[in-house]
Amino acid sequence: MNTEALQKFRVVLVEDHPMFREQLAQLINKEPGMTVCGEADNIHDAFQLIESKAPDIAIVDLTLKGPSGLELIKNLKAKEIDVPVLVLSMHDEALYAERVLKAGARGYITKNEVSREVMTAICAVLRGEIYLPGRIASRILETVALGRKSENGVTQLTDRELEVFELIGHGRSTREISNQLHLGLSTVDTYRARIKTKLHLENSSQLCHEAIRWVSAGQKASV
Amino acid sequence: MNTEALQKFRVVLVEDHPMFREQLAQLINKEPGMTVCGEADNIHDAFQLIESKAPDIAIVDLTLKGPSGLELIKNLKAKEIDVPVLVLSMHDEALYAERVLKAGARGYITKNEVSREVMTAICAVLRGEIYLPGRIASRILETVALGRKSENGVTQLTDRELEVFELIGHGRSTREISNQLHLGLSTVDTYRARIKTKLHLENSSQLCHEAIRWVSAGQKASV
DNA sequence: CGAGATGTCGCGTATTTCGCTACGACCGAA
DNA sequence: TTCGGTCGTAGCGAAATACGCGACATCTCG
Repeated sequence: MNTEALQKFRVVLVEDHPMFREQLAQLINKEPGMTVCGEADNIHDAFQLIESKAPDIAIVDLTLKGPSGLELIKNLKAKEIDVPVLVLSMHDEALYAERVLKAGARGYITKNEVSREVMTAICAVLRGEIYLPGRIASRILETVALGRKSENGVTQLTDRELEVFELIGHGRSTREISNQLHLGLSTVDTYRARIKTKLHLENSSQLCHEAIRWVSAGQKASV
Repeated sequence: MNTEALQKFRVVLVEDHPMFREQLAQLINKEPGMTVCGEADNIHDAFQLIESKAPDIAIVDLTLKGPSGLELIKNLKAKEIDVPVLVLSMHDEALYAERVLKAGARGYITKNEVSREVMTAICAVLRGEIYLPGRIASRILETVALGRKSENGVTQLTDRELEVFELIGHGRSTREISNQLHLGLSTVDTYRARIKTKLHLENSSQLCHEAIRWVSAGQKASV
C-alpha cells in the first residue's frame, strides 16, 4: 500500500471555478492511481505550485480571472519546466486547440465532456500521448491534410490581411475599412474571405468575434 | 430508515454541463435528507420533468444550450407550477440576480461558490427563504437604496434583448440566434434594432463590438 | 381603463456577405 | 527561365443580412 501510494500520479489543478475544481479533484482522487497534489486558481500561484511540486500532469483551465492559462503554458515552456499540460476550456473551437497545442500543451478538452472523457484524456496525456476529442482533432487534421503550413493563428496572415483583421477588431465595418485603407470594397471583402479561410472561421460573426478577442488581448496570444 | 427515505427532499437538476451536473448530483445525493429525482439539460425536458415529478426544489442553470433558464422559470410561473427554483449562474452579477428573482426564482448563486455555499442555498430555499450570497444581495439593495435608475448601458435591456445581446457577443449570427431561441429571423432582427437604439449604436459592427466586449468583460463592469 | 413597455413577426429595400473568377507582380524552386 | 505559389487588388452575381417601417397581442402599472 505504501509503495502504491508512492507510485500514484500526482496532479495539479489550475481552475478558478471552485465547484468545478472540487469536482475535478474528487474525480481524480477517486481514481486509484492518481492524487491531486495541488490546486490553484490563477497563473501566478499555479506557476509556483508546478515549479515546486513538479507534478506528473497539470490540468489547466484556459479562462482564468487574470492572465489566461495560455500564458501559464508559455511561461512554463519558457522556463523549461517540463510538465505535461492538459487544457480544459469552455470553447469548442479549433482555433484555441491549435494555439494551446502550439504553446506546448499535450491535450485539449472542453468542459462539456463527461467525466469519463476527462479521465480518458488525463490517462492519455500521462501515457505521453496527445489527446484531442475527435471532432476537434479532425478539424485540425483537415487543415493539415489540406496542405496548411503548421503555422496557425494570426501569424499566417499577410500584412494586409492583418491590417484588415485589426480594423475589424476595432469594430470597423467593411466600408469604413475600405475608406481608411483606400481600397475597393471588394478588396476588403477578399481579405475578409481569406482571413476566414486561414483562421477556419465560418461566418462574419465569428470573424468579428476572433478579431475583437485578438485586438483586445493586445496581440499577445499569437503563437 | 424507510420513513426517512420517504421524507427526503426531491431535487431536479437543470444544467447542460455534464460534469457540473454530475458534481451537483453527487453533492446532493451525498446529503442524507436529499435525493436527485431527475436531471435535464434543456428547458423542454426540464419543464416536463418538473411537471411530472413535482420536486421540492429545482436547481436551474441560467445558461443552457437552447432557451435560457430564465425562460424555464417564466414558463413554470405562467403555468402556475409552483416549485421553488434555485438559480445557478456563471455570472456574478446583480443584473442577473434581479431578473431571475423578478421572474420568480427563490435563490441565486454563482458557480464560483464552494459546495458548502450551494448546500446552504438549497437548504435556505427548501425552508422557504430567498437566498442570495451577501455581496449580490447588498449590491441589489444598494441600487434600490440609490433610487435605482443607474440606467446606463446594458441595464435597460429587456430579458430577451439581453439574451440576444449575449449571443451576439458569443459570435452567433442572427440566423443561429433565431434557431437557438426558436424565434423568427425578423424577431431577432427587431431585438438587434432595439438594442442598437438603447445602446446608441450605429451599425451591426458596433453592435457586435459592444456585445463581445461586454461578454468577454465578464459582465462585471455595468450596473 | 388607458398608456407604455414587451415579445413576437412580416415586408421591402439597401447593403453586405460570399463564393468564384481574374490578373499582374513577385519569389523561389526546378 | 519557366512553373507554381503567394500576395495585393478587384469585379460579379446570388444569397444572406441589415435596417427602417409597421403591426398586433400581452402585460403591467398608474
